[in-house]
Amino acid sequence: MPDAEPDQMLEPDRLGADLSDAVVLFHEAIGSLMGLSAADHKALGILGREGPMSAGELAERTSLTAGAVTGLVDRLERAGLASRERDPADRRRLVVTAARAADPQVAEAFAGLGSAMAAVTARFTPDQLETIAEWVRLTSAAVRGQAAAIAARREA
Amino acid sequence: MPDAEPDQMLEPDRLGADLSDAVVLFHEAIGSLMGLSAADHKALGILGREGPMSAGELAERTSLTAGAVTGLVDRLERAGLASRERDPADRRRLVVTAARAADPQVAEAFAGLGSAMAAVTARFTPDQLETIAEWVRLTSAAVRGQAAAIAARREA
DNA sequence: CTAAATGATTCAGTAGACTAAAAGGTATCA
DNA sequence: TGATACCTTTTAGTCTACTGAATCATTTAG
Repeated sequence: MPDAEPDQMLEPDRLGADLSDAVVLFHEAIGSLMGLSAADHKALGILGREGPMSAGELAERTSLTAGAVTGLVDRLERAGLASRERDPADRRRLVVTAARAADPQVAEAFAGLGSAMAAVTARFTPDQLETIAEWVRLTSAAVRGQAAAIAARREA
Repeated sequence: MPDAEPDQMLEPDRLGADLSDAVVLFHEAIGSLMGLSAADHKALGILGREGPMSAGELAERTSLTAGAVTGLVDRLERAGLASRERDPADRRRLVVTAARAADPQVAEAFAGLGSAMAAVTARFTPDQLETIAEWVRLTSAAVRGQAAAIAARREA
């Protein structure tokens, strides 16, 4: 739905929308390959981005209740995508850690993406790559900022 | 989970992963702003990408049964995100069309992203923008290709 | 004009994930 | 040590979206 008005949008914005669609498609494909619901995939993403955390923290980050998180971690663990360990310092607490994809199909999918990206990278000079990196940094920050703004507005 | 091995990955790949996360976050934020489940959001994305289609085609594209699609379109229509019309040529058929976001909050969110992106674009020369556009085109194609490869393998 | 086929909807039943609340260990503090 | 607080799990019940089958409306074929 990011394709606005007629066809008069700035090229870079249209390109952004196209890339965004592609990213979402890839995530969906990976999710279905892993046999994960979107909610589980999201939780796994949080674990991957922010590192191991307790079940309580995960509950807070996902806006789920404690009971729901138990079931969530059950499913991730059964799929071999996360591990559950007791915190040695405080044995009431649980440390949930995202596991590196065990499924060879998933690993292969990421490897495929990695080499495809390497081929793309090879087509640019170091100077150009620096420019691209700068754009990606700025765009990423902008998108993240907008997502945060939406979330903040939503809470009001 | 795209962060591989230690920290020795090529910078552009890490940046890609970061951007990918940001995009997913934004989509999630928009989805929750619209009050849509992930499945509904996905269906809406298909409608947006591929244009209006009959309920049966939508069922095929989403891998849902006909009955489920009726409920899906009910929800989208109630939320003002899609419209239902009978096909004038064959009045048994239904044409489902994605509507431009009616909710002012959603429109505002997209507008916010648009101006943030415009600010990013303003920081580069036309030459640089051409390089960036080329990278985005190639990356988008690569990611799309990988997603298709996964989907194809999945069907085997 | 009737019979068969097609597209969408309705209905009954089911499954999965969620919440709220009670329960089970574990830690902290007096 | 005993009482209390904390973190996770379990349990019971609910809700939502799904499937498969029956139904209604419309079109096509004979």
